[in-house]
Amino acid sequence: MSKKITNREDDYSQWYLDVVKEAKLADHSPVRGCMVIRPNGFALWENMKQALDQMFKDTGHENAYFPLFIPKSFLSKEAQHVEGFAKECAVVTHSRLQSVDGGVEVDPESRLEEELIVRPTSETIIWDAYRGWIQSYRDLPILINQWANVVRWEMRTRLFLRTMEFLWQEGHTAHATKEEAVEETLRMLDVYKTFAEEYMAMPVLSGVKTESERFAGAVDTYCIEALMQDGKALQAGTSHFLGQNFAKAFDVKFQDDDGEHKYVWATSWGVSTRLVGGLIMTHSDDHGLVIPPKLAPVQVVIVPIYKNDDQRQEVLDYADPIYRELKDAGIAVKLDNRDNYKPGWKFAEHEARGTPLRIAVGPRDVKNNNLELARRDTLLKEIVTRDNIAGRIGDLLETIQSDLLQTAKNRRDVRTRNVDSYDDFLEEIEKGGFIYAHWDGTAETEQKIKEETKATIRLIPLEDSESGTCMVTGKPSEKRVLFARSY
RNA sequence: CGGGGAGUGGCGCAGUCCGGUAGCGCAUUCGCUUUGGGAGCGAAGGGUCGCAGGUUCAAAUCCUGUCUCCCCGACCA
Repeated sequence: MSKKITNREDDYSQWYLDVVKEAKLADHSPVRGCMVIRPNGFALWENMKQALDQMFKDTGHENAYFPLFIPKSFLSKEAQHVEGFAKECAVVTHSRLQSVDGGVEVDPESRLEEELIVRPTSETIIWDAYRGWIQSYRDLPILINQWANVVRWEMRTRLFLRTMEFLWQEGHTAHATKEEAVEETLRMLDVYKTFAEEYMAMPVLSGVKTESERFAGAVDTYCIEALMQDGKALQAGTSHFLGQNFAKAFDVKFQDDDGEHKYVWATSWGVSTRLVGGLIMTHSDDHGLVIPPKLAPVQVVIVPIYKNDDQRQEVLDYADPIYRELKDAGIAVKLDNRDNYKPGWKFAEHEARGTPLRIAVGPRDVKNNNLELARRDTLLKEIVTRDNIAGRIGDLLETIQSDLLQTAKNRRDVRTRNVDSYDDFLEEIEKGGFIYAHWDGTAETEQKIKEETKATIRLIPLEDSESGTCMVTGKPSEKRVLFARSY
């Protein structure tokens, strides 16, 4: 069984690709680094999107949409920002094609006066708009989110984890005070953490990035980091305190209640389709995808088992009310009554697709008023009575959801440890996982560690820990920081 | 962008060294038998061998270029 999926320990990269393929989440596109998100993958993203969107609205945000194209001149207004993105921008230079024997070519006459950049992120075009929207402190705060696609011309891509075009949301807020903006930055970081843990069942650590890992143009970049099954870290979301950098670059001022003209304070925050990659690598196994119930496009599949047409009818008559009962209870249930596949085939397929719970019903169950429940996460099967099935399934889905989080947490905690000497660090980092160690706070030391071990500082925790001395230089260190090799 | 590997029906592969009628398994369609963990038999359909040039009487096979994917590095969410 599961012949089509490479085992994780044999080849983790191939396993990941096999899972994406067998779960029909996405295909490679004819364009390098881009992907076709298939209905299965998109339904998963839509569920994530829906939950996040509600959380954004519950914290006072509104959705809006800004253009795909950004005038080239906008990107040069914030020096740090342009430095961060210049090397990975798609540039539109012409507006027309013309026919030429059997094909088309760019019409050289159509060169644009000002070239357009396909957004790698939207700070610049949004802050250009905000300038016109903000005059008084009464216009603040502005709390806007956008669901969009962005393009970053990446060298090396992987489905969902890093694609040249990806889908995401980007929040962009404007505030009258620094305190308020910092508060917003941390609020949204917390929203991400809550979403990752409660919906994705993916435990995350949160903290602040070092200067070298910071978003170009930000004063501080906060992040959530998850640990994948292969021991590598994945940055799953970021929230930036932008200070007044963009307000100054785009001249966005407001008149405060004291009559003074002041620059606006800003934040931005985002998560992307990369989360799908994180979800896959957090829960899935050698049989395929595992999706937590809260995000599963199909939560329960019912597979009928029969030997002939009479039995088929009998079993379907038994299964149908179960289907309706679950549906009425608000459970995303699917009755797989396809006659051209055998039950075993269906079992394997739904496992590859990550459906959290499978119900099998056959003549034996009809006779005994039973059904067989099989959990995708544990692969355990049990025979239960058909009575109160909706209540039982609802409870079980909740159990699966919390078990997945607990399992992922345990897996992470086992691979998270403190290390005090650089010799130990060199040895430990080879084993993967998270390592808390002391660091002297300098970019030089950080760079040295990165060059020698390929590990980076994933985050500086927000809460205090014991002080100590840097494992490399022996200089004083205020607290431990989190190291890992990462995606 | 540098190094390595690969691209042949929908999927996985053989054939390439040594040029000579494009094959196998799975999948698909039809029929019969089957159905509690990826069913069996029979028949049928489907490929200008990634793409573009070149060499040759003849190219999947040799040469040049190019695109895409995988692995390793540098860069990044």
